[in-house]
Amino acid sequence: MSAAPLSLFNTLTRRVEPLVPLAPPRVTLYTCGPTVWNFAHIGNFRTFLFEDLLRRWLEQSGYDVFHIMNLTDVDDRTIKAARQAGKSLVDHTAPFTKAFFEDRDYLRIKPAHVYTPATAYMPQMIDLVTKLLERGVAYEGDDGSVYFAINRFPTYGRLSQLDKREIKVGARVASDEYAKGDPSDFALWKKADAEDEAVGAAWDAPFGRGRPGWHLECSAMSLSEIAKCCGVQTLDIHAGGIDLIFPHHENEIAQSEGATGQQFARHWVHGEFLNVRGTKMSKRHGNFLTARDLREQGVDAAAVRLLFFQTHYRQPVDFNDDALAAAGEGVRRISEFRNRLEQASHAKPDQSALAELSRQLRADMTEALNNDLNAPQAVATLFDFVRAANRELDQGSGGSAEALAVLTEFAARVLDIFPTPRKSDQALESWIEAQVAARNQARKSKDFKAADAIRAELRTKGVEIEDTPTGTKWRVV
RNA sequence: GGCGCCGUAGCCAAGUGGUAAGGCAGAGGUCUGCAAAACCUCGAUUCGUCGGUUCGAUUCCGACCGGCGCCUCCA
Repeated sequence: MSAAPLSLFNTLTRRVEPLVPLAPPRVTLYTCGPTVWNFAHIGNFRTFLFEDLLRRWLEQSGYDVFHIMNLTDVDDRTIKAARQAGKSLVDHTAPFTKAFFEDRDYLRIKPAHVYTPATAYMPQMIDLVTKLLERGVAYEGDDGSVYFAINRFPTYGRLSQLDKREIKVGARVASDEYAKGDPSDFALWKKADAEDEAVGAAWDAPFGRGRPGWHLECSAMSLSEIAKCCGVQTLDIHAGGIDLIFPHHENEIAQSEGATGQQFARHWVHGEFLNVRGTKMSKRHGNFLTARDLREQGVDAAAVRLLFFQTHYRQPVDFNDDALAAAGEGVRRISEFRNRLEQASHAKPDQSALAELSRQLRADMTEALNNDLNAPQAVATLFDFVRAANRELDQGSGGSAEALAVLTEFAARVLDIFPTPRKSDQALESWIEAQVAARNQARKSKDFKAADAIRAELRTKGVEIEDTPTGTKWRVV
């Protein structure tokens, strides 16, 4: 592996900084996953897709990535949703967990090495709370819940620059206010109430029967997993959506460092939102689409991936059908180029102009992605390459194994934006072949009227015809 | 109110203190029986507005206008 050249914006310092893993080539990566109270929407998946690109680029760069993703299966929303559905917590969340994995696969997001559902880590969470109580940074409130005392953690607020903030006048005051020492203290462990018990969301603990606060799980699970795998207490990268900076990640830092005395995560990276006409996509606004909605509409995951990668992860991206269709066209073009390259002759590869373009592409893509994961820049150089290489092929240049290799490396392995292969349909295909043969008969006898009629009919079936010097090609659109 | 983000061609969207990537759409051309695909050519004298700094700003600073996000359980 070459020297680590990847730089990423670090929310902790608000600067783009070189990634410096604790023990290269290993990189521990923790990404905040979905709350499985419902289907995740594509705004959620935008974050997961940016994390997927990060993961893939790290691996392509030679790092040995250990990727952990949590599944929040016990919190206010899951409990409420389970209650409304008249189910137990596990009965309610299990199908949504399954759905999340299906959607992940549809969008070609590489599975994490470990998925950690909160309910499966109860002992670790209880241990963490115990440790925080022992260290005196947590206390039991008058209401029987356990809170983190932020005044015992001097650097609290560093990530979100809280010291520069003022709390909004008249801001919402929690109902548990009276129980806490400081209004900003947050719950580590919430005393079980009747609703929690009703859905089976309550566990026994030395400090009382209850359930974990939302933030607790990420600290307990990430620390537990990296201790198990790597014997460390510090994550190399912690990633998530920008909305998690405060309070979620701030609180994770407090809990984790309060317990270990070690830095929790060296590099914090956050992705921007997916918007719809300028407004954040969310369940609350009702302006959301799920991955399965797209799949049912026949949208190729490759188009979604390209669309998202054409905007930098730290910029908001606006989602609409036109943009998605445009990305679909881009995917088609790159795909046609690959087909063409595969069919080209690869004689005298090293001297060809194509080989030179390929080396240039590799250098440009690498530079772009190393620069704070600038995927839009990387995609731009890819299209530059496609055009220049097509020009070479038009001029009768030979192909290049190098070109295919670099295309596979970046467009397939890193970006993964080639169209999903269609399921073959023997009956349809032989019918199309017969039509194409009939049309070519007609063309041969200069009966262009008949030939055009066949082409028109094929087009109504979504089949596009392309006459080339080496024969007629067709494709289903 | 505090903190933060954004405003670049019809649409999506990079980027830089030295004069604007890329994609989609559109127009013309090469090729083709005609198409399609591919390629070639064409588009912002200009980067929300107004000031300031500078030899020079879209890029830095300030104000303003417009849009958005977070501010205790939202990716």
